[in-house]
Amino acid sequence: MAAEFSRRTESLLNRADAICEHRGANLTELRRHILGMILDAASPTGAYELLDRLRQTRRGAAPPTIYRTLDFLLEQGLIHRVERLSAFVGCVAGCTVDPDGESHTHAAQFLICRKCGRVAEMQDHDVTSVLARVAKEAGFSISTATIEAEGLCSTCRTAPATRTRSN
Amino acid sequence: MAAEFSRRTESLLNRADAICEHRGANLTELRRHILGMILDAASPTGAYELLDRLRQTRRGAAPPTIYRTLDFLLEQGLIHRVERLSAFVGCVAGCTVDPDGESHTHAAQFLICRKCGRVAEMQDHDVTSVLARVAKEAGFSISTATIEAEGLCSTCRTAPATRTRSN
DNA sequence: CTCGTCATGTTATAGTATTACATATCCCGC
DNA sequence: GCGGGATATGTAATACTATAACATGACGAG
Repeated sequence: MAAEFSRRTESLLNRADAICEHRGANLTELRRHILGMILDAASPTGAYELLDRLRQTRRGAAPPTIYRTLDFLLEQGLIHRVERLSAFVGCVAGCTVDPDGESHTHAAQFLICRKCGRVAEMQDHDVTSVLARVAKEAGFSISTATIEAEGLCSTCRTAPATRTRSN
Repeated sequence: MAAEFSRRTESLLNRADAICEHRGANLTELRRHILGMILDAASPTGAYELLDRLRQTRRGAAPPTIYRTLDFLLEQGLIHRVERLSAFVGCVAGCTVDPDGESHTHAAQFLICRKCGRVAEMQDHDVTSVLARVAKEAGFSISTATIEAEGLCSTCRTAPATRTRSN
C-alpha cells in the first residue's frame, strides 16, 4: 500500500531506485516514501511537516525516523537541505548515476521566492567555479558550498500575488 | 563597568558607535556589550552561548534579550548570521559608514573550516555578480544571498590538528 | 504632565534536531 | 540451523534554537 504520488514523482522514485541499487544503497520503503513526499511537494518541506504526514500511515514515527532518513537521502544526493528554510527539497538533477558511487554533493544554488515561497534549484558551473577560485586564492579548499538567494521569481515580479509562502 | 574586550574589539566598538550615531541608531550598552562579545570571539557564537555569557553580568537576561539585540545588530550590518552554524560573527568590513543610512546587507561569503571552526569572511564582487547574473538569466531578482563554503583553511590543510571546532 | 516611542524585562511556548538505548531483520560463514 | 555482525527502525527523553505576548521603565515632544 505505497502512497500515491504524482506521475512525475513516481518516475523520479524509480530513478532513485535504480541509482541506489547501482550503488548498493538500500532505498527501503520508508526512505522511498519520505523521498516521495519531498519530491511531491511544491515547496521545501520541514522535517516535522514530513513527520506529521508520515504519521498518517505509520503510527510510531518519531523525529529520529525522519532525521535518519533525511541523512540517508542527503548522503545519496537525492535531496538538498535549504538552510534558510530549515527545509528539504528533492535534488532537481534527480541525481546523476555516478559509477564511483560516492558522496555526490552536487553543487547547487537555490533561488527562494519571497512572495510565492517556491524554490528553484540551479546547478550553475560558473557560480561554483568562481567561488572555488576565490576561495582557493584565500588558501581555502571547499568541500561543500551553500548558496541560497532570496528575492522575487519572474512570475511574482510581474504578477499580482496569487499564492502565499505557506502554500 | 563595561566588560573588558581586546584592543581590536574596543576599536571596532568605537567604530560601531560612530556608525550608529551617524545613522541615528541607538547602540545601547546592552547592544554594545553583545556586539563586543561577538567581535571578541574567535569563531561564530551561538545565541545561547551569548546568553550564558551575558548572564554572568546581567542576571535577568533571557532569550529575547539576545535575539532582539541580534536583530538590531543584523539590521545595522554590524554582524552576520552564519546559517550553517546558527551562529553569529562580526562583519569584517566593520561596516562602512553609509550616508544613506539604510540597510546594508553587504553581500558576504563565508569560508568555514571544518577542522578549526574558524570562519573567514570574504566580500568578493565576482562571486556576487556572477550569482546575480545567473539568477537574472533565470528571471530572478536577488535581494540577499547566503554563500557559505565548508572545507579546510590554509592552516589546517598544512598543519596537524591543533584546535578543535568547539574551541 | 502625559502621551508616544523605544528599549528591555518576564513568562511561556513553538520549532528544530540529537542522544541513547532497544528491537528487528537480514545476510554471511560455519 | 545457528551465532554474530551490519543495517534499519522503534522508543523515550532531552537539547538546542527562536518567537509570541504582555509588562515595565526611561525619556523626549508637545
